[in-house]
Amino acid sequence: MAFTIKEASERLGCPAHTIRFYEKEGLLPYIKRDKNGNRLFEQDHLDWLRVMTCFRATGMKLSLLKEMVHLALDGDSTIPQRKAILNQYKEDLFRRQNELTTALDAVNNKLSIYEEIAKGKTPSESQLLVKMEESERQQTRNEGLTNEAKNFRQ
Amino acid sequence: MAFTIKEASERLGCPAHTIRFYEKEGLLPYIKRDKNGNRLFEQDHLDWLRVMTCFRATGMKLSLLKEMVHLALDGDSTIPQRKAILNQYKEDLFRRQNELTTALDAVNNKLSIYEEIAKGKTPSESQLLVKMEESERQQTRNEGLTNEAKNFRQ
DNA sequence: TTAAACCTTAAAGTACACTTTAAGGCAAGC
DNA sequence: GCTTGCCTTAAAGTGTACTTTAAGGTTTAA
Repeated sequence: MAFTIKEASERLGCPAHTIRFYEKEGLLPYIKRDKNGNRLFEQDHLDWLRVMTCFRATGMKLSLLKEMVHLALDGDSTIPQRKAILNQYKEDLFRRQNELTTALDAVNNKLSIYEEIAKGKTPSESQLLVKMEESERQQTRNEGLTNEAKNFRQ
Repeated sequence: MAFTIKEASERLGCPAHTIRFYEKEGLLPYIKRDKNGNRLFEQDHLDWLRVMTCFRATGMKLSLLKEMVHLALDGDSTIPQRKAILNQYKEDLFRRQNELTTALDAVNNKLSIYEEIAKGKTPSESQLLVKMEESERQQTRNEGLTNEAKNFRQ
């Protein structure tokens, strides 16, 4: 069973132009054509496209995907190199997981500071964006400023 | 206590030029200068820079950071909007977490297929990159080809 | 006093990954 | 036969986020 580029595009949720671009870049070898030169995608191509989309969404560069394809085309002797690439990428993924956790903590922290402000409490930590708000509040209220807040007045 | 741009850069592991760029973009308000016009960073600026770096590393766009700064400068009345932005961003972070998990599964799957090939077993799933290798192996061995493998011969 | 090591600015350049445009071929339905 | 909708290509354009360059000012140590 072969798919047209439109069918591939719909199945993957990926623009047809992007698929063509990937093929031109050598990321998608062995695509056959019908008698009019239209691309025919096999299930394996869709599978590999889906893997590439997944890797791209998580930060793998096209150049690295390209390298993996070229290595694969060079045969089994390159499996050690491909394993090394994937293990390195795995490290990247773990690092990104940590970054996401850190970011989630920071977001939750900011959200809880907003809650405290809503309740009229002063947050314990000093943070620029909160300071800017305080500065703004104090300007409009025409009240006195702390020395710290003055840092952000002008 | 104030820091020079070099000290800020070293503490954050972020190029000085990037910090200047952020200030020019309005992401870092209220930076004071010494008598020679050199920037002086307070701890709050470093804190906010660190938050921005953290958010940037996890996919927040500069335009959205800019929007948050502008909202913060507009005072407490914009807290609902800022909460909405952060909650939306939190959704993004969860989505990214899922993408990372999916990618890790895919990497581990590929690695285990390499193991199977190393052991001489044929992997159960058909995958393009493995096919390309098989095609290569069969070409060099001058053996017969399966119909499927022929899809990737030319 | 002069060289090194900082700092400043504006503007141009780069990297990456698409994305759009332009020009055109083929096939089906009215 | 002609419009619609699909497909093709090459090439140019876009968006994002830096990054580099160029030109120059100030401070410090030799």
